[in-house]
Amino acid sequence: MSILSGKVPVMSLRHALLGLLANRSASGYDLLKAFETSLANVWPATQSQVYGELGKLSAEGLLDVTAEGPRGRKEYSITTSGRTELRHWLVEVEPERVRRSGMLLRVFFLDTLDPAEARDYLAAQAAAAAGTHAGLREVEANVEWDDSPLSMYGRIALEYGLRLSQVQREWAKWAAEQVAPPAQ
Amino acid sequence: MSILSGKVPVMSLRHALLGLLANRSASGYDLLKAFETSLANVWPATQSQVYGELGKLSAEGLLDVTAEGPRGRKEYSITTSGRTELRHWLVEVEPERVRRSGMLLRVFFLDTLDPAEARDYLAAQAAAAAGTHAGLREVEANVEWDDSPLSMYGRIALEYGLRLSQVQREWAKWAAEQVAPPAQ
DNA sequence: AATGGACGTTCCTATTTCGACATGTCAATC
DNA sequence: GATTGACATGTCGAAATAGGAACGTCCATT
Repeated sequence: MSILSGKVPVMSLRHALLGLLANRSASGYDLLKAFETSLANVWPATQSQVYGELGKLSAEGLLDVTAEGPRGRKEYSITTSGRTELRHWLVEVEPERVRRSGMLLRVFFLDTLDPAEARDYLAAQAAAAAGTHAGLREVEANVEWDDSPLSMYGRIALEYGLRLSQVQREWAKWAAEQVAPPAQ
Repeated sequence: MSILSGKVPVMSLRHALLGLLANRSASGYDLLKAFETSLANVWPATQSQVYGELGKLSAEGLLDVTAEGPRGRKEYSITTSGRTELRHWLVEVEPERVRRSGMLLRVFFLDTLDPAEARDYLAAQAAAAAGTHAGLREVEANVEWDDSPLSMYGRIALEYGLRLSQVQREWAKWAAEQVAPPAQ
């Protein structure tokens, strides 16, 4: 597919669907649930996107409809070329780096505030990051981990979130002190 | 404006423009250059967006056209209500957290690869993050910092990038070791 | 038997973003 | 005087995103 068509879509929704279907076959509805739960904080998607993309993917031969169940349920399965495309994306396509940061955009314009306000803002950010970190710790404590690959990669993804929120908290705290000495 | 209209746009392009114009008046073209250079890695925007948004902002009274120069150049200046809106956004509107991460999406599907491949992928990510870090160090060394607020907030933003790439590198390295013991 | 809720798909509109195209002015240089 | 390149704005269409309306099926409970 990436050979046939001229423009390769950077969009990752299709690859998210391929990745989910690589583990087990599912209906659009099932996949939608996955986007609402496990993928909600990684790659959100809406109905229109999921059902639309499933249609395109099966038209391109990356998916097959392998069963039709009750209520018009269509069960999608990944095809060999679907697996090839997934693997290609995973290993060979370089991830586009994150380009937008609302937080940094704000930092750019903190110079329009006076230092005390800027310090307060940054302190609030540090507190927010600490809250995120605590939330993730709670998730970590409550999930039942086992020895499956899914658990392992879940732990690895969670660890990323933990480290990220930690560094945000430390940075915001440091930045607040740079801007103005802490209020006594 | 945020009082009058029912729905508050989350979009930050307008606030980026207000922030730039809070420091000095400029034309659309000038602002476009700012988006191509200093804001390129924080909040990218295209012509169509910039010119379109400038029109809306001045229609809403957040900006004024204070001068018309050669070649149809229009110089925009921020108004009092523009400053109010900027301040509101900076201080009171909570930043929407980052929701999408192509990197984490990939991690979710690394279980479709065998461990050795997954380890190699993560090692490549660690190397890429190290490269980013080195690039930022170079920027840090070459910029001429002074005592202006602009310099201070620039340093703070840069520090965020440095810490972020550092934590990405360390995490990817750690993750690779979790997935499979390092090859000798 | 009726009803409510989960299941399941399709279609619709609106907004944001991107990239490209179109148009034109001004200054310098060849 | 013609060409080039920086300056400067405007418009268009395609794609991605977001959210919801509409429709129907199956099942369990009342």
